[in-house]
Amino acid sequence: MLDVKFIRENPKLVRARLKTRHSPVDVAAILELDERRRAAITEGDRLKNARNEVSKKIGELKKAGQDTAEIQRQTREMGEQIAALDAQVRQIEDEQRQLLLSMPNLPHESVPAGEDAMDNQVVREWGHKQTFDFQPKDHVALGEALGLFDFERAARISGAGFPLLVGLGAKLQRALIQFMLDLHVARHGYVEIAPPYVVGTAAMTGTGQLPKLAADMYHVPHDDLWLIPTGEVPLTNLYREEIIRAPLPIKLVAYTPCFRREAGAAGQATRGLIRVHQFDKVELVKFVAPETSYAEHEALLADATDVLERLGLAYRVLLLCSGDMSFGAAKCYDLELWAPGHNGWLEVSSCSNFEAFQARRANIRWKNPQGKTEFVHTLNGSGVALPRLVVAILENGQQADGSVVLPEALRPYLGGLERLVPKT
RNA sequence: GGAGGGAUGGCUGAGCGGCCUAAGGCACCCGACUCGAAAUCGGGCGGGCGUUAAAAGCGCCCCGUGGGUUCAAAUCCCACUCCCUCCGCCA
Repeated sequence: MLDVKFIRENPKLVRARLKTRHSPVDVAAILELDERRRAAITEGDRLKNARNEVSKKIGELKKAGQDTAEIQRQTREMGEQIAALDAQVRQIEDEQRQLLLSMPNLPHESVPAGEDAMDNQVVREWGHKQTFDFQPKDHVALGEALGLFDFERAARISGAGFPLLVGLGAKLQRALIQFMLDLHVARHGYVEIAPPYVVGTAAMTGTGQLPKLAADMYHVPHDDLWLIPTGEVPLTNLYREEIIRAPLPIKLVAYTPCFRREAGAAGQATRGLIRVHQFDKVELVKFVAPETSYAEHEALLADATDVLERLGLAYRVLLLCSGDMSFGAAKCYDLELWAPGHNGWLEVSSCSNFEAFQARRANIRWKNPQGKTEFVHTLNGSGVALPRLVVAILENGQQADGSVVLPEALRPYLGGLERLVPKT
């Protein structure tokens, strides 16, 4: 959510920056409402002040034993006017808040203007793409031969698009989770959190999933709760409605499952693990001082890429253009792994700086060194998402005989196992 | 699921229609004392909105949330939410 005051003072800038995003925003309507809001508040405050004065006098007169019936009648009328104005203010504020909640964040000046994914910039590539002297298989073929998944039975249980890992497939995923958590805690200084996976409407609104993305999420109507689409939601909401007293930055990491309806994704490449309704993820979230947020953003990116480098997987970093960024982001990098079986790149992480966008919605503040209360900046990034990481490990490590050589860094988490071998 | 108790400022805790512009204590900040510190003493110490170019100042609002009664509500009434204790069920 943007600051109305900022919009009021910089309407041209806001219009220009938002033009490069895909949300049509009626800046004029917001400003007009703001005008009316402030007029009603000023008038209401004036009346309230008058009433307070009179009420005080009534108390004094009564104590002196005088008759106050007439003056009370007049004050009563004043009270009705005040109530009407208050109702008007509330209604205007509701309307204004709705508009503001559906307004995306302003892109940072370092973000290229652009329409869609075609306009994203490749910032850098790391590692070399694996080559083979045989025709590489995709993860579905590899996983089936190795007995790692069972999509058919998963569909019988939950319908299409839910993963089911078996044996070493399940263990491989668990090893990766542990490897990533250990890395972020021990080397990168994050505090590990095990949060709720189901959250209330206020939490979803705080991080910006609601109201816009309601149709993309699983909802439990009986309790009015939502299944989290990302660990970002419970982690960022950890400090909702708080003035943080602990020193910044605060760095949190959590493993969580994520649930997404993928309502609009039909027809896309949906085979196997690449796009599923439920997946696991290790998520990084930071609460930082505003002046440091772009430096912290780069550090966050480095924490995420460290995972990939330690696993020896080729990746590239994309700087998203204004039109391809998620709703709340001011700046965002995507990390993509090379997947030779698909002969393409797979997104495994988004590292975003939200500036004060989420903090303002969720009311997360701190006291800066000058003693002033202000909104923090929030950042988050996947560190990283699991299914596609598994895909990349399988496809990159595959051998001519159908076995898969595992990354060295992972072996301690698999009891020293060096490769996965097809069942005979 | 059943029964009871509670929600006041960063924490603790008084207040139960107008003197609440919310006492006292703790924590924190500044100053004095001190070679320095502790102790002690003095002062400061919530948030939001409006007004303003901005600040100061001034005004309005906030005692879990939302309504109501009243000239006037932390205080009275209603509803809701959350927390705690006990019982039941249960990983």
